[in-house]
Formats: sequence, C-alpha cells, structure tokens
Amino acid sequence: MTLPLDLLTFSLLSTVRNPFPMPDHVVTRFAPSPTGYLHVGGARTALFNWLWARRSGGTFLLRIEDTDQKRNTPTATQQVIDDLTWLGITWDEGPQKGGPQGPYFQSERLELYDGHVQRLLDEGKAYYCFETTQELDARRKEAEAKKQGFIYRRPPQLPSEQEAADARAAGRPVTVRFAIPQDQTILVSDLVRGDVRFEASEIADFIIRKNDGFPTYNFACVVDDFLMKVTHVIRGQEHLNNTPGQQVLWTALFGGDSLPKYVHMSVTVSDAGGKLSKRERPKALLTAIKKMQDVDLVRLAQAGRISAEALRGFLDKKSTPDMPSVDAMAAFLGLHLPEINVVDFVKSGYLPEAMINFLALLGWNPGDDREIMGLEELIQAFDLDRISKSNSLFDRNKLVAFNTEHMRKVGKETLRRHMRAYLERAGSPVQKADDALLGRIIEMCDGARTLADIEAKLRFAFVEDDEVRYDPKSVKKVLRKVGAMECLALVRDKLAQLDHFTEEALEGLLRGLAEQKEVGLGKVAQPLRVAICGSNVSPSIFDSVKLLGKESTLARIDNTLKKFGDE
RNA sequence: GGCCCCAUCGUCUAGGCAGGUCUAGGACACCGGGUUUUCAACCCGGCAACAGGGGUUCAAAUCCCCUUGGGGCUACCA
Repeated sequence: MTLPLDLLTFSLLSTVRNPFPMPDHVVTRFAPSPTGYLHVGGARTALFNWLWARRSGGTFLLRIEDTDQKRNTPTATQQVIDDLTWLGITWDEGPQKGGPQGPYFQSERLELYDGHVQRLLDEGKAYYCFETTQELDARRKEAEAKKQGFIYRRPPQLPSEQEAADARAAGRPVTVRFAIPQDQTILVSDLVRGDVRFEASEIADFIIRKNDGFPTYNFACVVDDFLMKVTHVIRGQEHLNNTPGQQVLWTALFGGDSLPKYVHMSVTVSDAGGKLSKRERPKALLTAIKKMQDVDLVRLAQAGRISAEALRGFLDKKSTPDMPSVDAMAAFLGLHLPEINVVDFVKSGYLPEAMINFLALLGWNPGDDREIMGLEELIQAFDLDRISKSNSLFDRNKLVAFNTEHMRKVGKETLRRHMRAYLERAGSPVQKADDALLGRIIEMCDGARTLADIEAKLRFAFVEDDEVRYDPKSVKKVLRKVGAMECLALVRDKLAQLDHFTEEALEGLLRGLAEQKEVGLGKVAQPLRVAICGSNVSPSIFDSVKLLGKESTLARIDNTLKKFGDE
C-alpha cells in the first residue's frame, strides 16, 4: 500500500517543469536582524549571496529584518553597514541606497504585511489565536512530560473577526497563525542538499503576526522575498527546517511558480563546539577569569564600567555584560579573546581581502588547488554547485596564513591605506608618520602576518625616549646575558662617533665591531635592539637605529645602561 | 523526545553525482633541517585520513542500507 504516497510524490514533482531553470535576472539578498555586530557567520552568508549576484550579473540587496522590537539595538544597523563596507560587500538596493522595492527596513513595511495577513484571514488560510505565552508554555511542557513534540494545530472552529475584536478589548493577546494545509508531503528542492521531504503534519501552524502587530520572520521574509523578486535564497542550514513552512506559505500567497531557489549552506562551527556564536567571547573571558588567581574584582568591574553586582552576576553565569564591557575587561586582564564579530578581526589587524578569501573557502572551493584568490578571481570562479554540505570549523591559524599572503598580494598602496585606517582606529602613536614615511617603514616589516604585527614592530620609534616599555622576557633573554651590557656600552661609544646614521654606515660599524670581537652580529645587535626598542622584536637593526636617529638612540642606550647596568 | 542535515589527514578540503587511472592530491597546523641581526617571512623534508558494519559489483572513498558520531531546528528570535 505504498502506492498513494508514491502517487502524491509524483504529482508534486510533476508540477515542477524544470527543477532548476536559471532565472533571467538573479536577485539575492542578505537579511540580517540588527541585534548586534555582524559576526563571521553572517559575513559568510552575505558573501555567498554577493558572490552569486556578481557572478551572474544579478542584483544583491540588503534588507534589515527588524521585526523584533525587544531585541533590536539602535546602533546595530550602522554596525552591520560598516562591517559590510569594510569587507567590500556592496549592495545594489537597500539602506542608504534605496531601490524600487523599498523600504528595506521591515519595520517600515508593516502595512504591506497586514494586507497579506488580511488576505489569508479572509480566505480562511490563517486564523486568530488568543493564548498567552504562559498558556503556550504550559502546553509545551505538558507535551514534553509525555515525551511528545508540541505541534500547534488550529481548532476545529476558527475564531471570527468579532471574537478577535472582543479578545483585544478584553486585553487578551491576539496573534495570527498560518494554517498549514495538511495531508501532504512537502518537497523542498535545495540546490546543495537535493530534495528534502517534510510531512505537513510535522509543521506547526506558525505565527505570522505577533500581538504587537509586527510580522514574524517566517512571514515577513516570504512576503519580502516575493515582492523584492528574490530568485535565490542563500542562507545557513539552520533555516532548512523553516523552509517547508515558508514554501507552503509562499504558495498560498503568491502561487508556486514564483518560488525562489533555496540554497542552504553548512554552518560554521567553533572549535569550542557548536555553531560559532557571539556568546563565545564572554564565555572565553569567564573561563580565563576563573583560571586566574588574585583577580582584582573591584578594578576589573571599573575597567569594564559595570557595577560590582553586574560582575558578580557574570561570574555566577547569571548575566552577560555587553560587548564593550567584555572587551574592556579582556584588555584590562591582557587577554586575547577569540575573534567572532567582523570588528574583532578589524581590530586584530586582518585585511578585508584575506577575510573575504578565507570566508569564501569555508564551504566552497574552486575545484582546483587554488587557495589564495583575489576578489575578481573569486567572482569568476564562484558557483553554487561547488558549495559543500558538511559543516566547517573556523580555523584562525589558516586565516592568519591567508592574511600573511594577502599582506604581500595587495600591494604597497593598498597596504598603506589599510595600515593608516588600522592605526587611526587603534589610536596608535605610529599615526604620526606621514604617508611617505609610513610606506617606507611598512616595507621594513616585510613578512608580517597582520597589521597589528607591523604596528607592534614600529611603535618604539614613535614614543618618547623615556616612555619605552622594556619587555621583561627580552631583558632577561638579552640584556642579562654575560657581557651584554659591556658590549652595549662599547656600541654606544662607537655610535656617538658616527656622524651620519645611514644604513651602510651602521651596518659597517656593527659588523666591524662583531668581527673585531670575533662574535656573531647577534651578540652586538641584540642588546642594542632591546635598548632602543624595549623588546627583541623590531625591524632589522640597521633600519631600527636609522629610523630612530642618533640622538634618541644614544639617549635610550644611556637609559638602558642606567636602568639595567648595575643590577 | 520528535523532525531535518552531515560524515576523507588535527583543521579547510580535492576526488563521490558519470565505481577501476586513489600505494587518496593540495593548503594550514605540527615535527625535523636550512637561511638568519630579533620576530616574522622564505626554502627543503616528514608525519597524517576514506567513522564502523553489512550489502550491490569482476571491482567501492565513490552506489544502497544499518549503526555510531557531529550539527541544526523544535519561540509572539531571526
């Protein structure tokens, strides 16, 4: 007796003429909800949509899904816009740009949704619902106790408009649910998953309009994707289970012919387990604090600009401070938290070119051995059918390697531009360098892995002589070595006699000295390096001394001799 | 609990749909060596995988089933 099912499946399949016809004009969208910073998972989704639109000469649009009045944060939209802009992902229609299907904020499209809700209501395809959240929770718990799933289904008699009005007058919550047509198998044809079947009986009559009059995600996204003529819905796999419901809703609203192609990409998972989440940073901070001893909680709370109670709540896992507080506390403790949000990567000194390249390869590949690719190359190579099905882990090591390669690949001018922006954001003293100088000193750092590395290497030359911070490890490793201070004193005398600090002169002087003492250059160069830089990480010793100039070099050597000489 | 997705080196992955050419390729990480004025970069070499079981077949990483494992969803969140 399997015949009926087979027949049903067949009839569903046969209504689709060509499963994957290529639309004339591709339209993709990125539809974030403004609840905080854009994180890498979101950036990857945006990128894939963008890449596909660019590849196929289509349109990419940005739509802000601000339908949750409780969770929206006022600055989030701007943050998302900033982050996409930094990445170089530009939209053809959306906020700040407008477009024929605007507005692009869902909160400004309420009337539009209402019209469609009313239509469904009138056609008996949707119905009013008056339960409170508490009542629903109770029913859910009850089902759970019986080890059953809770699937909301319409009552035999649908409430009338009058009853809805009465309920509203009585102060009851009034929501609208979509009545999922029963007794059918819903076939979702996904471009990367293939055909996925769902039983209608397993899909609840989901809410399409909340009590506050706002649409839910599952409703607004269907209406907007249709109105905005979206042809490809490319999103994370976490939406696959929403798709049958959305598809049935779409069909009820607009008919099945206009259905978009669905592309559900794998989820990016964290090395901490589970999908990469914004909660990881506070979690990492908490773990680190617990591991540390003698943490000054009063000062920590001050650093994070939170109250003592708030900090206690955080330590007891009862509450989580906001991101700026988390960042500030991590900075106070000298911790490096895992980057999650796009801004985290900006602050850590990554290049957008490297981010884009890395993100593109997370769940996609060009089919050959190419890995380091520029934007144009990615666009040319991109194709939906090379998106992989399995989840991928976000590996920061590989990102660093990509960044190192792109630091060379982008070219001097671009690198200098990125560096300038990085320095300004970080408020680094290296900002004092003009463009010509900045260009020259960046070249001294060839092979650096991030912009932060370059900054760290160059910083010494832009602080006052008495502001040099001496890294204890470097001091121990270099200055405390037998003979180091004597050697440094000798170097000081020689340098004092040198009039012109050119590279050749310095090299001649230091190499000559090493030869004369029958030691390697390192014996001479290292104490000098630590004396002027405060650390054993700097550009070449000749570059470093020349950059600093005679006066400062001598002053810093004297400071060092005084400070570490007689200990 | 229910439903859905996924499964190749530690990690990202090629190969899978059109089974033999796969003693499974590349990259990152790691280990060893080289270069060297530090860090980094760079060069050479090495380690390392088809989750398990059953089928189908002359032949399975590749097709089918089961088990196991991982992930997602199960909201008046998106």
